[in-house]
Amino acid sequence: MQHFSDILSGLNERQKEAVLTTEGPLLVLAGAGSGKTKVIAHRIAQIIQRGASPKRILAITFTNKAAEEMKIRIAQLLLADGKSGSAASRKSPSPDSMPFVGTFHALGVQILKRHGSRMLIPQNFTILDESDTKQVCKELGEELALDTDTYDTERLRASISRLKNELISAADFARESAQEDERAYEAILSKMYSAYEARLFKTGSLDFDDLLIKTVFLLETQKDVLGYWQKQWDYIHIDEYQDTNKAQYAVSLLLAREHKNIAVVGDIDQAIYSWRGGDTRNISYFERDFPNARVIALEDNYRSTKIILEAAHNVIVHNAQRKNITLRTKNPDGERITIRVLENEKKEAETIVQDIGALQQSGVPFSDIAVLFRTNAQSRAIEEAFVQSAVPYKLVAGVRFYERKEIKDVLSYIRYIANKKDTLALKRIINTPLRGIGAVLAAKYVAQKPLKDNEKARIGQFENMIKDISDVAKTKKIRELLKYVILRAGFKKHHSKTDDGKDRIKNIEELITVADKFEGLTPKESMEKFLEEAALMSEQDLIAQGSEKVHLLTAHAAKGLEFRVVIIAGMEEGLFPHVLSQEEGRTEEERRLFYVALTRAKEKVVITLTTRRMLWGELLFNDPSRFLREIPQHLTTINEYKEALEEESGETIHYS
DNA sequence: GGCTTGCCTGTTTTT
DNA sequence: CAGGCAAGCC
Ligand SMILES: Nc1ncnc2c1ncn2[C@@H]1O[C@H](COP(=O)(O)OP(=O)(O)OP(=O)(O)O)[C@@H](O)[C@H]1O
Repeated sequence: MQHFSDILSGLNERQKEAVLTTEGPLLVLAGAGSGKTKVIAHRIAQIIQRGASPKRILAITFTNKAAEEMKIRIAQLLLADGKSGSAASRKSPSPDSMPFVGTFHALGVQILKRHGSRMLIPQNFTILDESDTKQVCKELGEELALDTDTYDTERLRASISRLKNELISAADFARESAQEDERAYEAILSKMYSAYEARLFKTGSLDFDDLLIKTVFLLETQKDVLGYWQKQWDYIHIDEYQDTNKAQYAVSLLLAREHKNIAVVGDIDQAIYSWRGGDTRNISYFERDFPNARVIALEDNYRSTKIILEAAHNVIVHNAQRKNITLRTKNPDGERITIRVLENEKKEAETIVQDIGALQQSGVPFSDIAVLFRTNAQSRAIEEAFVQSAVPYKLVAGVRFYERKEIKDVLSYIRYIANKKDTLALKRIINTPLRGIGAVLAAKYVAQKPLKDNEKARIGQFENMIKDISDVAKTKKIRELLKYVILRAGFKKHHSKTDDGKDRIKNIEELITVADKFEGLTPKESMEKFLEEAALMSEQDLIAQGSEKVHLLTAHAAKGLEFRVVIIAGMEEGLFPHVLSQEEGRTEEERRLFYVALTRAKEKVVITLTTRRMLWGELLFNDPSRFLREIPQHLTTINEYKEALEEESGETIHYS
């Protein structure tokens, strides 16, 4: 037993109990910063230490970034314990010696790649992102001749996603809505859903929801497949359990119900994804389906100061639908929370950057500081201030890297090479860069209609190019393949024409850097893995590890992370809580989001808000967020902008 | 077929 | 205010 010591040292009694409870169901419910994620990492290391094969361990995280972190932590623990002799580093170790650590979506990809053919899902399926699915719905809206004034294809798309999250298939829904008047929304939705599924099938594509729902259907209908995966993993772990949805719950139940070695950890107060199907009732379902589950509460917070924790506590207790939990800390009281009221978003941004400058002077590295906000749109003003004052920063949101136009264009070539049924990608690349194949001819070609001679010539050139690229793909890995695509399709020239072309080329070059990671694989594998990563990448993946940069991110994207100093910007009514979430239940989720934001901080919280803010060229006069009144006054220091107010009113009188 | 212009509309969070 | 999109011009 002695060799467990390293893995168990540095854990409190409850944490040790959770780590050592490896057989049977385990539910860890505990507040922010209490070491839930740490427990999972140590538990896995401990199981491996005890002699289990890493391959038989499954761990589900909320993001890919969290998965990478988890792998590193496990590897370091094992190394510290002196069992595995290979070199330690921040790099994740080889897959064979490591458990499967990934998101539910990544798990779905793995299962569907292996056994999806049972459900007529090709091995080389394309994963559609949200903009792809929007495009599909738009096209289908036109093809089905829906009256777009009455039927918003975007709303239909959202409805389809909601149905999928509820595990309702197109066939199920068609049955359910059969009685409806054919003009009723349900009837149109049903028609759309079926057409959508047919289109995805025809193009060999799956959307994000499919990665979960098709996995559930596969495991439910194919006994031997279920058996295969049940036997694959003897120990199952799930982090951030409060935000799992119905399909994810089903997957975990299916995989765990035989051996019942399943450990889930979560915090109901941190449930912030209900709009995506996240359902905290999964915790009660867990207790129902695993009635003998050991339940462990962790009550010590190791992250934050007493003041931060007390503030967060006083905020969250305003939620009516909530069970109280204990969370205490031995950390010092720490500094009061600073609340700064600024004149407008520009001043807010400047103040934030000034504060950060002062913090750095006093010895806080930039990388220990994060600026959190409710909406991505807020980042623009803040970014400008960073650029102005040359403080290094990393925006962990905004236009996701792989969704940038120039990136998606290049990516679509690879997608099409990998899956020739992917007509969405085909339509995108056929005339990008421009090569004289307009919408009309493209549609004709995709529909395989006969072409005129001059049309054939243009299409022939395109086909030759695709053939050349396909040939290269057979022998060269993704990195070289990308370079070839860029060359052969003429992207450099294409981008040299526009103003922001330099930035775009820079982004494309970054894409090639990403591809470096897959050099160790065969050409085919490297292409597949690359596409998978591109489709499943999470925002947190953009976090600049080890670099001296302030991180700018939404409160949602900060889930699970921690920083010495957290600055929360835009703490105003209408923004936080957001104007679109002000109905009853949804304000509670906004409050939880604020709770998450506060509890990311180890040492210091600064909250900023403005009295006026520009939104779409209109001046808004927002009140301070209701959540601020919930923080006891003795925990805060308020900085109003008195002089600024006076100046401003003087100006107003003078000039208008 | 490709490009420009000007209108319009939509306001949140993301695997 | 910005991005998307249709109409209209070259
Ligand atoms: N027993 C312990 N002793 C010292 N530090 C600990 C202990 N347990 C956890 N920590 C530290 O506390 C911090 C929070 O841990 P962790 O991220 O695992 O918490 P969590 O419960 O998953 O948090 P959250 O739910 O807020 O994301 C980490 O820095 C971790 O190293």
